[in-house]
Amino acid sequence: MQKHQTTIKEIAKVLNVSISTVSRALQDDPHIGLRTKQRVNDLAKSLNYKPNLAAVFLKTKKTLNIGIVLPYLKEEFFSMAITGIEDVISEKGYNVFISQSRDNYDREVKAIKSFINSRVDGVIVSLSAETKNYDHFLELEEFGIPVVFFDRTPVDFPAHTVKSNVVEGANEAVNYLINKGLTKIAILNAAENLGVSQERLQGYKSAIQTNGLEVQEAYIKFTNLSKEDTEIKMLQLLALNDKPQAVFAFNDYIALNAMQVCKQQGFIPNKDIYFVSFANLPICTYLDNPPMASVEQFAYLMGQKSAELLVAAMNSEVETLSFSEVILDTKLYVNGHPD
Amino acid sequence: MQKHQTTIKEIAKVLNVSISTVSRALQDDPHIGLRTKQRVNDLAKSLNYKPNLAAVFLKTKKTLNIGIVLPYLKEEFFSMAITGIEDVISEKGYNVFISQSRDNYDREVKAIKSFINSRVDGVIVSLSAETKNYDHFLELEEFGIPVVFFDRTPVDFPAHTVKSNVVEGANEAVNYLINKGLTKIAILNAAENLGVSQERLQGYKSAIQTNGLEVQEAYIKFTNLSKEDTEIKMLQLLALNDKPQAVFAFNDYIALNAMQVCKQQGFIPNKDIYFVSFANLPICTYLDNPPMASVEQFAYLMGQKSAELLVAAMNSEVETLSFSEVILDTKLYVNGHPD
DNA sequence: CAAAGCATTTAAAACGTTTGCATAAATTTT
DNA sequence: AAAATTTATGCAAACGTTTTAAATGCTTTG
Repeated sequence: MQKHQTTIKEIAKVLNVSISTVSRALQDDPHIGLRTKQRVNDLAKSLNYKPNLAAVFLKTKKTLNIGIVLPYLKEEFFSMAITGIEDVISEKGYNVFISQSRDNYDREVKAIKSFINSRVDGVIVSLSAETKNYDHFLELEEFGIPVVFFDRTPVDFPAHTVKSNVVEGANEAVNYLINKGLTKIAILNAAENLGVSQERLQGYKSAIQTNGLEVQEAYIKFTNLSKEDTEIKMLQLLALNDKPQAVFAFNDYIALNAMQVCKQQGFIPNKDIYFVSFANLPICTYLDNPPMASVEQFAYLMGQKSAELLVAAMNSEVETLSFSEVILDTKLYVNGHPD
Repeated sequence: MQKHQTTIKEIAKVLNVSISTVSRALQDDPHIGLRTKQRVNDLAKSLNYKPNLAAVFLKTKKTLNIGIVLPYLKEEFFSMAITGIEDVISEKGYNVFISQSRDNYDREVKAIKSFINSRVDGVIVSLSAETKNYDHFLELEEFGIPVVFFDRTPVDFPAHTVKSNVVEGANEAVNYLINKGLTKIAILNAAENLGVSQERLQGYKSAIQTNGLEVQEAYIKFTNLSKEDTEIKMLQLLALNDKPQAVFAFNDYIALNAMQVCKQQGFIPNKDIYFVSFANLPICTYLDNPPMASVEQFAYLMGQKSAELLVAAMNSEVETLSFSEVILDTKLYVNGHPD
């Protein structure tokens, strides 16, 4: 199967110069004569020479590869973030390994281990919903591989992070409902191990309390983000004697699942029960009846920022003891438009 | 930044054995004594030894990496296919580079070149909408890197391919409309350079003619798949004196865009104008008014099959002169359920 | 015209593995 | 007890690069 692949050794032999001369000529080293450079480059091109990156790595210790682990590619938020990452990272010459955790801790760990084996130069992560233990990231650290977390960032674990101002966004979203005169507002949140869940809850509570309302424990629900669990929790909300008038959902997908349950139960979403959520996905523009408001998180930008942070970390010679935290502003979109 | 990384050399020194013994012990070579194996493995574990895959590659010529290029991660069809690929390929120990062409020829070429530089063991591709020239794939061949195309496969270019039976699927979809009593049926297709476009057209025409109807050139439109172009073409259809009663769209996204245009023009989709399409995306289950029928393509399965084909090609010692073609059956789903 | 300076080029080691071949030690066979 | 066999280990080359230090051949200079 393996076809012949040109090496600098061969080029050297044909041109009757040394290997080092060829290597330097290809790197445009100023010590090499113009004429030699010309001949080397011409021959390299005509023999379709491509440097063997593995060999290069062995010397330079740089693979020019990075790894990304995130929950689901199919979620538009994540695929947009990847595009942002790709745009900045590939411009710097890096390639991208991508792995989906599908919100499963073991899969996340496996992905990280395999990134270590491949000696990626850096890793970008958005945590699985199950992840409570961060040992696999400590291992990355042991290998000197920098990590940047985005959106789903770890709790009580110092690291480079890029996230949006979730507390503020949640606050705005819930305030929007309150300003509409609604008082009975539920939250359909993700599990507490995710920092972004805690922050949503915090924003939710603060909006409620600031407006002189009372936080009702019965209105606070957690889902593991699976469709099934989301349905169960939404049904529980609908079964309450004092049904909520509105639901603040963890993200658009959760909102959509919840709205579906409502419909099945004979309630009309955004009429009988209002929905607001996080993410503001483009796909929602195709919906006749999307969540009435959603907190835009600027996924593409988040990807870009993460990649920039990673590039900086990869290029820093010294061990970084301090970590960067980038917090992006959110924006509430109502019916697909800025509020 | 770079931390210390254990090598077999170090293990050898500590244990006072040769490098080759360590290497063999780690590979569980039967020639190595049990006691030695034990000691080597124990020390390797305690020093957190991870083989340097680049060095391994230099010897073995296998990177255990594959590359995937496809149009858009955000399209559920593709992300599902990736999941299928991932499931079979990662089980064999491979890692996956992913690159989006975003339906841009240049980006596709760049991705392939960078895969060559990384010496991936194989590549899986779904073509960009712009691609008419296949030279970059010839180059892969020159390096002995096998390629498998799925769904968007090249025309007049011998290669391993995995696709669904598009002609048959298109035929079924259009037949469905005709059986509903509709006679004026338009097609909103992708450009002709994609084989899957030609096949949709073929199925469309055959359904029309088989039913004794006439193919109207005015009802045949091509879009470059961008939202803008799709809108233009749909408007053209709506502007016809003899407006179509139904539209057969290239895929669900095109259908959604077209339906949006209809709404803007005051037509109610699936009432004033019926829509059918290809892909049957899960996301459509959230729509109040999705395309009334869609041809399920079994993206996950397609990904699996592609990966299996690639694995076989990568493991075959001999240069394959014959190419495999896998054709999967489609299934028409009406309102999200098998017809 | 020898010494110095400069522009170019080369030799060789190194990166971390794998592997064919040789060797040594232990065991079995005659 | 020597020979043959088996079992366990080591040597060294090789994979395709990069890079340090040294060498070569010129030209210039005092």
